[in-house]
Amino acid sequence: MRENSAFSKFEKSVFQSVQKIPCGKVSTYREVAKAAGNERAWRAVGNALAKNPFPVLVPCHRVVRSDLHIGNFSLGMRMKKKMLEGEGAEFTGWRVKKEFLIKL
DNA sequence: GAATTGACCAGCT
DNA sequence: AAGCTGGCCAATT
Repeated sequence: MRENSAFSKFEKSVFQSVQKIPCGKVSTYREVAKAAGNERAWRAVGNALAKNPFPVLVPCHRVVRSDLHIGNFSLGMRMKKKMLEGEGAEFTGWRVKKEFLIKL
């Protein structure tokens, strides 16, 4: 990588879509993928968030799996869960309550 | 340009 | 209920 902040169209769409998620709510990788333009690209979405060049601008902790499972997180799932709880979301074990799920 | 990777998903056992 | 398999997409090597 030589250029600074040079991301593909899809990646940018992913980041922007994640930014749209309001506080206290969560969304699924699939919804983000759909908002990004490819509903079948949830895989690439996870990859993009894994890179997450802008953790401050992109609240990746608000994205969970389709099964409502919390999924993974760079800093650990415990951290992710705590952050979401701090925003007002509630959990059932490692699962997010579906009432906190939103559509983009 | 082929092969590998990854914060996934749906289905089957 | 929990674990494994195959399949999907984009980025990276």
